Amino acid sequence: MPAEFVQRVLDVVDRIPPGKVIAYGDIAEFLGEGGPRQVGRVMAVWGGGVNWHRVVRADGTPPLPETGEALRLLRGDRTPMRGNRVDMRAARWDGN
DNA sequence: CTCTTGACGCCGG
DNA sequence: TCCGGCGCCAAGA
Repeated sequence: MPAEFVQRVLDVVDRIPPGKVIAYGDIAEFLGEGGPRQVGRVMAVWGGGVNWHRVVRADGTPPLPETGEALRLLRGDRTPMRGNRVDMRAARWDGN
């Protein structure tokens, strides 16, 4: 896992504004390299220091859905939700 | 080298 | 909506 790729992923996550989210695959597309699973791996291993709860699945399901921790943090951000999933149409961050 | 495992994603049924 | 199936690809065993 190139440390450089890890940095680029974490940089993007750092820029996600409160109330917005981005999907794993979107990050890969935005960077123009890697794929959703690689981004997922980065978050799993090195995501501890950033706003990991703002990185969700393409269908709006938050990470570690079992714990409910992400749900709590997302609500704190006033992220548009549809039940326990993020309303992607309203909350998807384009990168700017 | 092969096989299994995921903080994934898309397409039917 | 909820599943199952399949593609994907880096790590670890």
